[in-house]
Order: sequence, then C-alpha cells, then structure tokens
Amino acid sequence: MEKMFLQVEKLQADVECLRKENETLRFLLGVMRSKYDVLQAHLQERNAEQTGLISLTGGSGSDNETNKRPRTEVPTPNKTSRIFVRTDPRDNSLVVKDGYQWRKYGQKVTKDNPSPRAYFRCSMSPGCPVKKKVQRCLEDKSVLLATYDGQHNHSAHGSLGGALSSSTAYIISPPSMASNHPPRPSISLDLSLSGPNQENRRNFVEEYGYNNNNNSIEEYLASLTKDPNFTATLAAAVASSLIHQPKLSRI
DNA sequence: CGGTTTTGACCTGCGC
DNA sequence: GCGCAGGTCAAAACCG
Repeated sequence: MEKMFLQVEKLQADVECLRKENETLRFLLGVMRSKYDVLQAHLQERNAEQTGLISLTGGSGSDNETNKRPRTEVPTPNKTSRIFVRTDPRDNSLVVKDGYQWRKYGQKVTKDNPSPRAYFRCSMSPGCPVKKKVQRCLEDKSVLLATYDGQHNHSAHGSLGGALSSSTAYIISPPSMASNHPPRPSISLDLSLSGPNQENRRNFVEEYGYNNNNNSIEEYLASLTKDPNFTATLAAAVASSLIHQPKLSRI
C-alpha cells in the first residue's frame, strides 16, 4: 500500500515537472513569435531602403570594393555578397566559419582600414572559383566583414557540422547602420545554436545554414518562413539557448 | 608528408 | 611615365 502511495507521489511530481516544462515552452514560443515578428518588420524596412551594407548586390555599382581587374579569369564575376559576422573580441583571427573550407592565399593592409585584409580561396573543390576577403570592421573590431566573390560549384555539406558547431559567430546588423537607426532593435542570429541537442543543431545548420548560392536574402528568408520544419527547428534552437541562460526575464 | 599559413615580392589598373 | 593601392603568387615555415 505504501509502495503504491509512493508511486502516486512520484507520478504527481512528474506531472508537475512536465507542467512546468510546458509552461516554459509556451513562454519560449511567445518569445520566438515576437522575435520572428521583429525580424520580419526589420526585413520589410530593409527592403524599403533598398540599400545597406549587408547586400547581395549581384555586382551593382554601389559596391566600392569591386575589383579593378581580375588577374585570372573569374567565371562568375557578378556574384558578390557581403556579410558581417560578430566574433569573440579576444579572437583576433580573420576566420569566418561559414561551412566552407578556405585556403588563405594572401593578406594585405589596406589604406582605409588599419586591420589587415585576408584573402581566401575555396579549397573544398579543386575547381571552385569562389574567393572571399575578410577584414575587421573599422567601427567595431569585433565584427568581421566577409566579401564573397563567385559561386560555389559544390555544396557546403560535409564539413558544416564541425565548422559551425564551434562557431560563436553572429550575422548582425552592421554597426554603421545601427548608429543610423538607433531605435531599431538589433537582430542577432546565433549560428552556434548553443544547446544540448547536437543532432538538431547539425540538422539546423545543414538545412538552413548560410548558402552563398542563393540569389538574395529575401528569397532565402521567404523559403525559410514557408518551411514548417524551419519554424519547429528554430523554436527548438531558441528554447535551447534560452533554457541555458542563467535567468529568464519576461518581456 | 601533404595541406595550410605566412609574408615579401610582384603584377596591373588607375589617377595625376 | 610614375607612384600608389589592391590583389595574387610562391617559397618557406608550420602543423597535424
């Protein structure tokens, strides 16, 4: 009889535990929803501006870093994209972990920025024409500006898991834009997806990780928001990251 | 030992 | 033509 009583007590404790967990997940879902709304509003604002430092320009004239002369023939010269990545301020390497494997072939100090610019070539595929330049942002030394030239002739899959799982990088709003629009909430996308579920994290990165082949951020985001799996995976990632914060603060 | 990084030299376009 | 600046080369060093 006493044994049965103990079992009931244990079951009640379990139910209570699950109820709390449920409550937490409900709260996190709300947080995720509000963040999603902010992200969408931010995107619409960006579309309206039609300018910006994070750009997939397709080689438009606004890019003041267009190459003066390609020394070797570049098959797809019009595919240029730029991303800003926040890194650990203590980390002074010019490494942007984007899922591809890069070989550094040069470094140069440029006139407009005392921080050296590093030149990388994609080394995942022998004939891959993609190059990238990485330089620290003038305004914020903890931010790296990565400029991608060309289009990969292969997928990033295969090395993504290890590459991004250790990354602390964030794709962020560029500092100069933030200063131009102080009231705008900043959007941070944590690519490290810190959390206990390694498999989910890997799946998330492999399915939704940054892909230079996409034509525009808009198309990319549209495809993501239409995908129910993305929402579910994003929820898991947000929940995971928030659960592991020391204290939750309600909005 | 093979792949990667470092770094000085070199090449070329552009402005004057 | 000259100097400057950005981009690339390539040999040596480094690393796993």
